[in-house]
Amino acid sequence: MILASLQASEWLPGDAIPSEMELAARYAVSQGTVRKAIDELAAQNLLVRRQGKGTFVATHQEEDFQYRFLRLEPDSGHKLHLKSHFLACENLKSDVLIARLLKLKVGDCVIRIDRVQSSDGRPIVFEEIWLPEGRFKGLTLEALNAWPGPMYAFYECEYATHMVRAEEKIKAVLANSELAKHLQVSEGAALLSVERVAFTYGNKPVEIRRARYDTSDQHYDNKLN
Amino acid sequence: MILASLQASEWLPGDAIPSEMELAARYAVSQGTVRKAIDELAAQNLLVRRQGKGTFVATHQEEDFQYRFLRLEPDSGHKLHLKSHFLACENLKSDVLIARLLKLKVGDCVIRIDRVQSSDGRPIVFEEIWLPEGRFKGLTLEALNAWPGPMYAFYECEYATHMVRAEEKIKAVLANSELAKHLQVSEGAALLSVERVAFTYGNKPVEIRRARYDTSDQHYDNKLN
DNA sequence: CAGTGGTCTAGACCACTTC
DNA sequence: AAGTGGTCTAGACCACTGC
Repeated sequence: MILASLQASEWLPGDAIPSEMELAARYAVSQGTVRKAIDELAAQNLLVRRQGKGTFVATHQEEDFQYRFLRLEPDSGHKLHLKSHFLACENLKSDVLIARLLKLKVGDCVIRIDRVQSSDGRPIVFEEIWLPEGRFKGLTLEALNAWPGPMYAFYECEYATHMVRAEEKIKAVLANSELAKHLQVSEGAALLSVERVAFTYGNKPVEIRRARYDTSDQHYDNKLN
Repeated sequence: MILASLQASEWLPGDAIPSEMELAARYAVSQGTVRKAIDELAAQNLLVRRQGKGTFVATHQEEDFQYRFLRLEPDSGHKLHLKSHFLACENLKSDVLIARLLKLKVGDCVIRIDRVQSSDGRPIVFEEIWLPEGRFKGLTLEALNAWPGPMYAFYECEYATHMVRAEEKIKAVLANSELAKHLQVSEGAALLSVERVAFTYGNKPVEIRRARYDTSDQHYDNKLN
């Protein structure tokens, strides 16, 4: 029931949800039961508990959630700071592949965005992004380039779309001439290909992203449990 | 306290631990407290709950835990079935890099293993593995090639070493002549490099693994939450 | 000091497994 | 039927936050 309220935007990202006692009264269960439910949602990063303050809806606008889905880090171990530069933002008709991943019909309108991310002026990431036009109406290149923070915070603020999880398929590929140009590497250099599908509440896919990382001085970091 | 017992091998992988009531009596706490502790360890995949049966120490010998740390899967979506072929197993002195990762002293004895894993006779993975000689005394190439299952099950059965988690750093690299030969790809092909440190109880690193995957027909699959 | 989440208790009843 | 984990309750007390 809490999840349904989140999905229905009854509480927005960053908001505090009602206290455990209030929820217990509302659903006519005990505090312990509410607690367990919240624990599970917090374990999935949908809620954030803060002792003494309350329980909050997770948001990509928060410091600690800012680059939650970015696994790239410098080999040196320092923190990566990337600067975005958007190259293109255009509307087009969805092909079979994108339609299937976004659960649209072939020919439905989608928005396609290109961007490069750089660290210290050196390009590290080239991305192609597909969004369903229905949910992201009126998105422009200017708006994207004017936005200072992470993209998922932009989606939240401008399009009330909060990403809850993502799936990535990773491969090694060779740079073609276009990628070589964007990432300032030689043709035939090895690049990391990361194809991501990102989901909002209710397992709804709302973003496809194909990224190419230059991993000469950084790596994709993964923890296995 | 339960974690300490696991670390001390009081209960071995695959064993049932005492029931919640027994543990409650042993530690002089209530069943609910034991339950919460077990829940946390189960969330970390250290224990496995089975309703009606009991709670068990996780083991890589179990079906579902067999390839817990292998994220590679065919693009087709089917299940990958890999066959191991060990090429080498030799003792040598640890260099600076390996010593640091395994928390040994430079010059301490380590075991270095090479293997190739194939799917349908086609080589997919080439791995170099380093183990601390102290914990894996007497390991031979013959023993490795005679073992039918996954390596982490081998470590458990033969060396009482259970892996609980791992960290991987992933890059894209180009095949040199040696890799090209082992993986039957051309020199200069793009390969996925996966460098793993695997840990037993108590955050103790006990295996370094540098793998190269041919990702032409398979990919590294990752879920982000 | 009031309100929040964090931990713990003792006990009820349910669902699944085994004999 | 006995024993296991699974869910839930009602209430106690603690730790942290903000006024």
